[in-house]
This record gives sequence, structure tokens and C-alpha cells, in this order.
Amino acid sequence: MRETALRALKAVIPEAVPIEVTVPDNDTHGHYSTNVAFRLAKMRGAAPIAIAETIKHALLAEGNFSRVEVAGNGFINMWLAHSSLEKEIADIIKKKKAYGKRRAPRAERQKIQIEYISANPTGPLTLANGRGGFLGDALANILEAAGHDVEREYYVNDTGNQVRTLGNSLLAAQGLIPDEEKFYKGEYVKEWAAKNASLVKRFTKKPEVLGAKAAAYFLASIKKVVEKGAGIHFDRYTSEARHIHSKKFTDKVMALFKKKGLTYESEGAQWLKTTEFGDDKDRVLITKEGAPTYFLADAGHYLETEKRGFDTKLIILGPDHYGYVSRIQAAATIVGIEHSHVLITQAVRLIQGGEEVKMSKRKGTFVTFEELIDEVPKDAARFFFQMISPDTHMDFDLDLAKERSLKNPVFYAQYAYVRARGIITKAKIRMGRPDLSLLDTEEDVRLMRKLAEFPDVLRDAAESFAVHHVTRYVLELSKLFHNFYEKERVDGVEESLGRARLALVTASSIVLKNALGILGVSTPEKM
RNA sequence: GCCCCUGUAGUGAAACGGAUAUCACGACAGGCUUCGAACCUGUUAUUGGGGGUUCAAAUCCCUCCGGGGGCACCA
Repeated sequence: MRETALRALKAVIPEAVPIEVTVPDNDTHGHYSTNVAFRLAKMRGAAPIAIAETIKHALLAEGNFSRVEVAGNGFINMWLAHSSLEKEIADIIKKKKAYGKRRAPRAERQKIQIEYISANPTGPLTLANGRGGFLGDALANILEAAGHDVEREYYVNDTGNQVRTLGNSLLAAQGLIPDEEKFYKGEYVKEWAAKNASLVKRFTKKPEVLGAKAAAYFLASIKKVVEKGAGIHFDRYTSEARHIHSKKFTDKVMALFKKKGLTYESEGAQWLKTTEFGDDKDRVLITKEGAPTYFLADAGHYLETEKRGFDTKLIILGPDHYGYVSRIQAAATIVGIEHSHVLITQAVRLIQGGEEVKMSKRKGTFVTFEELIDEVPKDAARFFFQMISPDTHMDFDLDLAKERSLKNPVFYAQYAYVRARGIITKAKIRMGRPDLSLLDTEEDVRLMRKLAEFPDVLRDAAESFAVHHVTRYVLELSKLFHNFYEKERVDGVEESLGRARLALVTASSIVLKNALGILGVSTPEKM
């Protein structure tokens, strides 16, 4: 809907000035508002107010707005004509599930690979993994709705050091080899080792094989928790062993680095000149023992992604990977990925009995993602995590989370949907061809406007990777719907008005369902 | 020491450089003969301190104070 305002403004402003249109929180500032007069003031050498007045008259002549006002020092506030809102409501009812989605124009459309979680299969998922998982899953939905081609990827480090360490940890847990500081210590290690005692014993001399077997088991349980428990989906589980090493992508990317003259040898190791791409130091690709580093394998993975035709790569990492960002961006640039974004989610701290517990997978002190999903309903967990910005540091107390899940705003939104569906299924009248111009109370109009915002919200969220904006939108829409519900009725009013209201309720139920669907939250018919 | 994130009502959070800083929970006072009260209506903040840039700063810059995280030939 904001497009209407943008287009109208572009038509009446000859200068190539960036035009911003905002949706004010306050109705007295219009449906849409722009500060463009301030921008033009310098260019035209005139007062913002005078410029705003000129634009105002041009907009009024244009016809999409019922009212245009100049306010403050030069804001231009616009009120959409009621007929524009009516058209939008009719459009929602017509498009149903597809409302809000679009096919991006060819020039804008990107082939995006979004990678999230990618936790090593050496144990259960942590809460931080879950946070990234929820974010990635919803973001993938949002990017898809914005018309891009999206692949959801879980990159599995199923080979190398950490798998051998897992194998050794299992051996140590059974007392077959001496324990070491770097081994995984969690209960899950002891449990698995005890349960598979004979297998562990058989591979005493081959920790990497044992580790691989255990990794396969842990990956399977991760998949179960993620896909079934949390509703987080993936299109591809990319295996480091099978997709990267077996296909020689480490060799290929190494060759590419060499060809570009970006490698050198020092102290017996092979280095990549990542400093030429903004990193604070160069990074090792091959150790002096001749082993490829994790970074080289990751670079190979990025090359594989590029070769598979992706022009955009998005990766969601936890805060422990912060130091990794600039080197992975360097690799992305070198292998030729056009747009590479690294999103860092901030930490989730664990609180128990009012005190912080240091979470460590290695030491085994953490609440697993599975525990969270078991204790807190999936919808509540998703909504809670997706309501806040990934930059926020979270303190997490499982007992509190259980208690809070009862007060979770997700029910507020779902209840709005239930109420809407209740009205629709119980209505004694049929919508037919409603006369939407009858929707003229404050509650009607505010709800109509909020509904019409949905496509704008999705586009903004896609551009800024801001999942929580969609969640906030759902709450705002729910609030307006509850307000409408309290004040206005479908049943028991004059029939033509009732039909128009039924259309508005129908449109509300559609948008609520679509928006909650993007967030991966269900819309029950009854609660 | 260097780098990233962060400091907003009692609590947890939101806010594209914009106008009267939103929302939830808690608290207090009210509201169901009518489409489900898991709802609605009211009451509570000069955004950690100090400078600066701007017509306009929670937002950008500098500085101080306080939190969280990262700085491996580990993953």
C-alpha cells in the first residue's frame, strides 16, 4: 500500500532525491508521512514548508488521497482515500494465502542460500542454536514471500577433528583411554557410550570411525528435534565429508586462492591474505602438519555454494563465531559470491536459581533446545524468540520460560484468529458482494489500514532481515482486531453493513494466518 | 590492549535520523443479557552521565561509567 504513496510522490517530484515514506504511530499524522520536503529544502534553496505546500497541492490533484496536510516544520501527511482501502481489502479476500507474497521482478530476484544452526553433530543443540534456527527459518519464509528463490541449508561438519574428539570422548567415558581436557564431558556422552558399550570397545583404535557413527546418531536426533519438535525446516543437509571433501572443493578453492596469488607459505603453513579484504590478520589454510583447517573447508563450502548458482549467501552464527566474520567474508568475496551477509545472534545466558550458569557444550552444562521444546509449546517458544531482535542479549530461565509461556502474547494473536473464525463460521448472513464503503467507523478504518500494511511489513523485513518486525506487526494487528471485536458487530446490525464487516473479518483472518504462518506459528480454530 | 553487541517504565522488550518514544507482564481502578472475558477501557518514562553534528538524536560522532561476547596452525 505504501507503494501508492511512493509512486504518487515520485510523480510530483522531479529531483532524484531519496523518498522515504513512513507509517506514523499516530493517526493525527496521517496514514503515510514523508520528510521529503526537508531533503529538498537544501536542493531547492527554499523553506521546507513552502516546498511541502507545493507537493501537497500536486498530491491532492492526483486523486489517491482524500486528505493531505503539511505539519510541523514541513512533514507531508497523507490520508488514503477510503476507496483505496476498500480495494485492498477486496484484494486480500481474493488472494487469500497468496496475499503478502509476491514474485520479485527479475532484476531484483536473488537466488539465496540461507544457512542456519549448522551445529556440529557432537551432541544436542543448545538454546543459542535454537535461537538461530527460529530466526533462519522465519527469515527464509520472509525472503521467499519477498519473491526470492531460497534454499535452507544446514551445514554438517561430519568429519575432521571434532568428530575424532567425539570418538575419543566416548572412549574416555568408558575408561578405555585416559580423559583429556578437550574432550566432551556432557551426560549425553556418557549415556551414549554406555548404551553402545560394545561398539565403543570395538573401535578403541579407531576414534574417528566411532566418532562418525556417534555423529550420525546425533545428527538424526538433531533433525528430529528441529524438524518435528520446533518446526524448523531445511532443504539441504550439506555434508562436509560428502559434498565438500569428496567433491574436492577444498582442493578447488585452494587452487583458486593460489591462482589469484593470495596465498603464501610461512613457518611451514599455508596462509591466505585475508587482510587484503579487511581482516585483522591473515589466516592459515593448511597447517604445518599438512592438515586443512576448518576455514579452508568452509571456503570450499562457499565455493560449492557459488558453483551451485547462488548469488546471495546468508549465514546465521552465534556470538562465539564473531571472530570468524571477516575471514568468511573475505572467502565469499574471493570465490565470487555477490552478496554475502553474516548475521550474528547475541548470547543466550542460562539462569538457574537466580544465578548465571556458564553454558558449555564441552563441559555439558547447558539447557538443550530439546528440553525447551519439551517444556514450552512450540508456538510460544517461536513467538517469544522471534519477538526480539537478534542483537538482544537474553537471559534464559527454563522455569520462568514455562511460567511465561502461559502469558505469552502468542495466545493473544491466536485468540484474535479464533475470534475471527468464530464470527465467520457462525455468521447468519453471507458475505456476497459487500459494499465496503460502509466500513466507516474508527475501528473499521484502523483495522483496514493495518491489514493493508502487511505486504510493506514483509518487504521491509526482507530487506533488513528483521523477523521481529513481522512478530510485532502480528501483535498490532491482533490488538486492532480485538478492539474492533469489542466495539463493532457483524451479527445484529443492518445486513449490508454486516456483510461488509464480515468481509473485513474474513480479510483479518487471512492476514493473521499468513503472518503467523511466516513466523511458523500455528493458527488453531479453537483454543 | 583491540573488535562486536548492549544500557529505554517495577520487569522483559520495540522504535527506517523525524513529530506526543511503543508493546507485553506485574500493580491499581473499572467493564460480560448480545459473534468465546485467553478480551476490552483507564492510571505509571524528560531513553546510563557529559559533550558534539543536524531544521530534527534513543538512534550518528567523541568521551566517561556499567553489562555480555570475541580476539588459535580448535571447531
